[in-house]
Amino acid sequence: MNNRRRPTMKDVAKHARVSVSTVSYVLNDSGPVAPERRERVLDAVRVLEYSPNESARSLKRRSASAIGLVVPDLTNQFFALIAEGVQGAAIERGVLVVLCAPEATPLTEAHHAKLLRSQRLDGVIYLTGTGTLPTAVLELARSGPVVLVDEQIPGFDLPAVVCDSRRGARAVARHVLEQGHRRITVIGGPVAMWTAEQRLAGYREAVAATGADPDSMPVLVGDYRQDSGFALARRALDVPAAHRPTALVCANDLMAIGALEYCKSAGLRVPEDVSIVGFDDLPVSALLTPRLTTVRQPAREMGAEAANCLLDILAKDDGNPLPSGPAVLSTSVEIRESVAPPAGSP
Amino acid sequence: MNNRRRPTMKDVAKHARVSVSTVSYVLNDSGPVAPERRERVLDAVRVLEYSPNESARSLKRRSASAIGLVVPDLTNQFFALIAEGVQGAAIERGVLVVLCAPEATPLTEAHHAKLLRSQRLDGVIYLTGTGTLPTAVLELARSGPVVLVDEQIPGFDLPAVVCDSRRGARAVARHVLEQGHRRITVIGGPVAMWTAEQRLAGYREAVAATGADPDSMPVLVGDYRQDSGFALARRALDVPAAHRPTALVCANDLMAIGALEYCKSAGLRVPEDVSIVGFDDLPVSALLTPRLTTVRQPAREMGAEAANCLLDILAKDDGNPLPSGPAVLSTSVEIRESVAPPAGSP
DNA sequence: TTGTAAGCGTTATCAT
DNA sequence: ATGATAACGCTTACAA
Repeated sequence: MNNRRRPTMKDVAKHARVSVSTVSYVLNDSGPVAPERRERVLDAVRVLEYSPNESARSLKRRSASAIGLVVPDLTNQFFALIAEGVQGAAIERGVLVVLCAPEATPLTEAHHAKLLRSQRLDGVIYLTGTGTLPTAVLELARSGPVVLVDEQIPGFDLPAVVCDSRRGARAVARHVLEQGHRRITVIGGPVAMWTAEQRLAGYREAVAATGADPDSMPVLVGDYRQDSGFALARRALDVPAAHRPTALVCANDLMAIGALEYCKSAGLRVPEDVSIVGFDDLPVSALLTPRLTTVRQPAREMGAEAANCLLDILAKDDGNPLPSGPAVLSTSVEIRESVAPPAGSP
Repeated sequence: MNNRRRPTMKDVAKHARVSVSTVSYVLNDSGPVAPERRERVLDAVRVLEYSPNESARSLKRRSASAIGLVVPDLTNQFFALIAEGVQGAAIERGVLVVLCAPEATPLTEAHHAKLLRSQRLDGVIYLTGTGTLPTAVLELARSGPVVLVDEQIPGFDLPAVVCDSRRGARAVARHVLEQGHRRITVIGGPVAMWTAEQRLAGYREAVAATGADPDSMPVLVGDYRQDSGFALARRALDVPAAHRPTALVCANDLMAIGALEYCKSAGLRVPEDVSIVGFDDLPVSALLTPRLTTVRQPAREMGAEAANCLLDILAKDDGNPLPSGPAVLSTSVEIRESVAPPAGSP
């Protein structure tokens, strides 16, 4: 039914009885136009419901006005929040955000590199999430601007937006120690990941600050996923009560949730028998019973910051990343009811 | 540093000592090419890391190979799952998904209409979520193909992918009734929404099937958001115990979660004092204590289905929606521990 | 102030 | 089997 060809600038020009360049001048105000003719043009635009063909524009100006957002798992609210932040900031600047959720597609890095090279995407915002090989990311960065979120690749200064994980980790660990906990087990993230390393360092700093030896604190290595939290909680807690840690410090909320689940299934009470803390402050963490003590990361802001960072790079008279260090946003500890003094303390 | 112009087809042609048309023939195999020259071309492509400029392609073929995904709230896992489904199906067919998260941007409908008209988007997948005015959507649909997900606009047959909400609602209500509950209060969704209406109808059918009068079942109208679940649970439950409903049937999980929260805050035990059921089967619902009895909607599949539906419409030698009814996927009830017989039953 | 015309990088139609 | 060449719809010198 609706088979009318979409109007082009030529149509507008004809309707307004001016030349195409005049139309262009009006639309971008990139040239002088007599007020009366400008009106005619705007009228024609309205009447024909004209809006300029973006493919043609892109072709001309050699940029797609679109950026890619690579996110490993949208159902993870931390990522969803970042995505919203990215989207908001980008739309504000007239740039579209293309969703790239690898999921089960291993072809991704190459795929995105191609998207960059074919100028469908001007740049990419990359959330590595539960771990991508740094080499893949670096490879991708060869094809166009890439901004990392919540991750860094030491040695190569790709622009990145991160949180002060270390400070947050130190703070939350200090809190646990202040409650009197001494037998603490850490459930850490993948060793290859920068955030995991930072958080672990923070935990250890807090222990060191008490005069104790950080090496005496057991660290189990997880993968930031809920399942590994469950499995490692079992490993940590399924021992004689006398040796059992009184607190489990998890490097993210998902693993903390897994740990909580294990405790439930094993009949351990939280926080009476064991305290659990997380990291991220996912919205869901507030819904759990007991509520999780955790570290808040300003996810949405990180997304917005990343988008702006990328767009600035793109705006910079078509250039390369400015060699400034990563933008660092700060974290804050959210203390909730899942940390209590260890059993047997006064 | 990386200031080399991206290679064009011309460069490839020169490098391979053939004409541009030959290159094009090879790349799309749209013409006969001698095997030996084809090799030369492919080599050149590899060497130069050429990949065709998509803006130029789009311009030529008058399609963007991109669709929009309008989603009200990504942190809602139901939507996140749908988004993943859409993305997966689209990428499979070589189409990009542009994320459009209205958030606080009221300019959206007009904005998307423009994106369609300017051919940045070939079509749009629309999740109305917690309620958009049907008129806005219809207005949008004037500018290009639109597929609705989890919503329908009665009277206008926009293509849509929905679930059999009514059946699911009937089933879950039947389950509650079978447990012996008789004082049931419904916390429904926004009356303007099709899903809300369907679910309510399902609940009432189940009641009617027992021989009781559906009108005797109180219905409170919420907005599908957690807060309204909390507020309405208070309204339903903050009455003398003798009149208090023994079960709260919520039209979605978010409101059920809100209701659960209220119960906690009010010291009511779930499911001993009051049973709560939801609708959606969000991943988070499985983490709650007690776990929520709910109705599973195949969210990811719905997303994929919607994407395929839209892409089929677009493929149809550039046409209009086929006037078939909406695709209907089915729901299934997930029974979990938040439903128990009412207090005082044998 | 306005219009003409030359690209932007492809694809597709035509000769060769 | 191959190669000119004319669109596609827009921007932007350059002319008028």
